[in-house]
Amino acid sequence: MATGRTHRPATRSRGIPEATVARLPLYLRALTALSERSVPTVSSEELAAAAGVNSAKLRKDFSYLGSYGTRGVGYDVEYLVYQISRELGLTQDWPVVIVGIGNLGAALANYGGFASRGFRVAALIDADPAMAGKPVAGIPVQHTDELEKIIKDNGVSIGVIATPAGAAQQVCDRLVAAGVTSILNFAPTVLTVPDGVDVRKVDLSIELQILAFHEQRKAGEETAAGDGALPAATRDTSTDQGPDGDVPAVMPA
Amino acid sequence: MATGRTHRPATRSRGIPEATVARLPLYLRALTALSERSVPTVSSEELAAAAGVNSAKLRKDFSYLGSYGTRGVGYDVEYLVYQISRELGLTQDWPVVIVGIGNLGAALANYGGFASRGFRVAALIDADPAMAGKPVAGIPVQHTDELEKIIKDNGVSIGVIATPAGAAQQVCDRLVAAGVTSILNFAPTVLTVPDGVDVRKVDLSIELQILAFHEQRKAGEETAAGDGALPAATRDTSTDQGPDGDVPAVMPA
DNA sequence: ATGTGTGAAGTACTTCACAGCC
DNA sequence: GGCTGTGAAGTACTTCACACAT
Repeated sequence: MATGRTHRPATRSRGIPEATVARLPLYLRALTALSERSVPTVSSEELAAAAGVNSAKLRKDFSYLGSYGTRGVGYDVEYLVYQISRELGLTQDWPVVIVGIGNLGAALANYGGFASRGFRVAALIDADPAMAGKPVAGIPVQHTDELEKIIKDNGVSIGVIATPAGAAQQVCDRLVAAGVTSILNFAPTVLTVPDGVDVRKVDLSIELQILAFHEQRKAGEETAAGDGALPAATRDTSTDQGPDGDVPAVMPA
Repeated sequence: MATGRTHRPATRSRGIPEATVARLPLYLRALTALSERSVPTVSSEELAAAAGVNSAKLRKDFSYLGSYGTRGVGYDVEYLVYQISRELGLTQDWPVVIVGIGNLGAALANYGGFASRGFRVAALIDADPAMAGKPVAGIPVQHTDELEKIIKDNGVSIGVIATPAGAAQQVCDRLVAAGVTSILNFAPTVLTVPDGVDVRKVDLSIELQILAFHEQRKAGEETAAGDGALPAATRDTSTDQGPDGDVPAVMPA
């Protein structure tokens, strides 16, 4: 399809595979690092190594965005940074609210990786009246009563839930009712949301449990191994450091 | 228990798909909730709803573990909890260390979901001498100098890295050298580890970037939509709340 | 010469749909 | 009659391997 194509089909970049989308932030991070070191161009091989994936995958991923490389040369770092940022929607400003300012909420509020990628913490919200007014990461915490007003006044469409599990669904409902259409959920609960609202979740203990599973397997295999050390061949798990290659997470109803 | 099959093929449960493994913790959480409410049995349909996946997928997942259900009836909650726990290796105690006790490290130390699933925080480690001795979540923080000793004395095989990006690789190298073979990485860096060491990562800003991508799409589609509201049909993203269905994350070398 | 872009082949996961057991 | 367990079909993603642009 790619050949001549002077101006592409108007509906730019339809249907980028979800697995590719999940890796774009990874490439972006690697490219940003190169950019800071003033590296002008990279090959797919080099960039893939920096991002922890294999180069064929990376080239395929980029091919969904367009033909942004130069054969025999590689990719222009600055240009790619821009194209990926645009594709991810990071060239615009995304106000987000964080609900639940415990240790985790505070960690998120302090996390530098947001601001540098177009995310602006518009407000911190907590149900504890004692928290109200207290600044965290330089932002005063507001009470849950203000939630709807905050969302509307700031045009917030992305909400982060860092409350205890018991409060999460209720907070979620209020966020959605107020106009939020994307939710990042750190509470260990399955959230139910209407069509059209995206939910992604991060569960700290799930990740540990997956590690435990593999750890257990390793212990069991010690017996079978026999010879010195060629462990990678035994298990046929894929090679690269999983880019969190995740499924979309659109909750139906 | 299961039907006839008195002793299964010796190499019990070889080759459970990685996607299935990633969902087991999700089922376990839903089952634990049912168990607490003293529900004796569940159908695949009910359990699937509680876990946020579809029931065919759930039944297929369980079929990799064995035949633990009863046709016409469903699954025995307690029995399934036990079987999944065992499969995940949660019937044994896993001592873990958390390195980097900032907000995030503290949040992890305080997180109740660990203890209740067989993980025991054996130690908290930080490079800041001022932190040493200070208790976090009731556990005194120890200095990085002690790292190797702590790992060996406690037989730790799982390490959690919650340091700034700059320190992560070095911490990782020391953990691995001391005997850790599974690492959960919260630092926004690609870690390089020897064969046989598993790395899983959680990157807070990556999740937000993926949400931003979809959010941007929604905004763009408003124009094209025309009629009232059937947004789910337009995009063919999968239906369920992504169980973090992740790729393994074995880093080659 | 070198490294991208991509059809084609391979692999992994999901969903369907229904036989079989309770 | 209801619900599990699973082959078979379908879909999504990965990897190979090489034509082709620079």
